[in-house]
Amino acid sequence: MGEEVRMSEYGGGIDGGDGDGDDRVSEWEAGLPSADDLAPLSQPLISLELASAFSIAPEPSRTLLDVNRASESTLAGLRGHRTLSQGFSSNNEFKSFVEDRDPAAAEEEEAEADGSDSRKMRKIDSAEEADSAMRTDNSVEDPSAKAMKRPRLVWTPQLHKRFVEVVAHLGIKNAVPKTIMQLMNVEGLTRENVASHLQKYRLYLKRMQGLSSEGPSSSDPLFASTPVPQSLHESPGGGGGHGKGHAPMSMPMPYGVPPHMPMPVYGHMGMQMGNPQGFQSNHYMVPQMDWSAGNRCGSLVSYPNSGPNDK
DNA sequence: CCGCGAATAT
DNA sequence: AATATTCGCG
Repeated sequence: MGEEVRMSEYGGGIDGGDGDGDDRVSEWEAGLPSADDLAPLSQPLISLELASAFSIAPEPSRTLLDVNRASESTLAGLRGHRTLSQGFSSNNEFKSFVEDRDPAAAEEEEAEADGSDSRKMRKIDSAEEADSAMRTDNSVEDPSAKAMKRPRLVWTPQLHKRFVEVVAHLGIKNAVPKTIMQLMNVEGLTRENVASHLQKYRLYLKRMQGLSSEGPSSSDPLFASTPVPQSLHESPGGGGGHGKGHAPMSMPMPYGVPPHMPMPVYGHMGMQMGNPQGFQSNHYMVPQMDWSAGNRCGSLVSYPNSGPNDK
């Protein structure tokens, strides 16, 4: 039955070469050709094992909001559904990778069912040297921690994707940080995070629109390939119950986006009508990994789990 | 509370 | 240098 495999404790962060708190764990960004998003989840728990090996503890925080489910449905089924009949339910998805002085690196696992040719032996082991210098913020384990400084949240492509999707669904109209955050259902996401990212995202969009033909260079590879369907949908009062909702004016969207359903095209990209430049012609696929998180805080309650992300 | 801008940290 | 996060103001 559902038993969490928790064999090895977090042997510390996989933080390699940690100089002085200045390292990155986003290795995946190196451009790991990962399988598509539609990776068959034959064994949803397999990653757990791997994860645990990496110090990713399973967080049975099964708090799927209806909204999440709803959005999933609306979004036309995100990637594989891990909704198992019962028994094993790895719901610990959406989580953001966090990094801090004492970070735990979360590594994506290659779900290559058939590694006939694609076989990459990724060995990501970084021996963390026992630094005699210990930081004062050793509060890695303390459920009763009250003020846990939120580590740096890294917007993983997937996370961003989710963000974009949510924004698209909400419509630029209701795309307010709070609603977005709530809809994203990402644990540990704060309004500030979203707000900041939203700003950037908007800027990016703006920039793109202004110079849809001029692309000196790829600005944000991450944001790239993220068209924003102008589907102005009304979201239920999910956010704050704005019972308003209507008259979505067609905002100037020179995108020329045909009635495209906000279909989150996962794991694929390439068609982008906003950039004739062709810089993104190449499929620089985003490393795709499960939405797991490298929570290093004892892997246990990091945030109030009463709600997935209710702040 | 939300959005923006600047400052700051990594 | 780039990006994220935080702070302050409207």
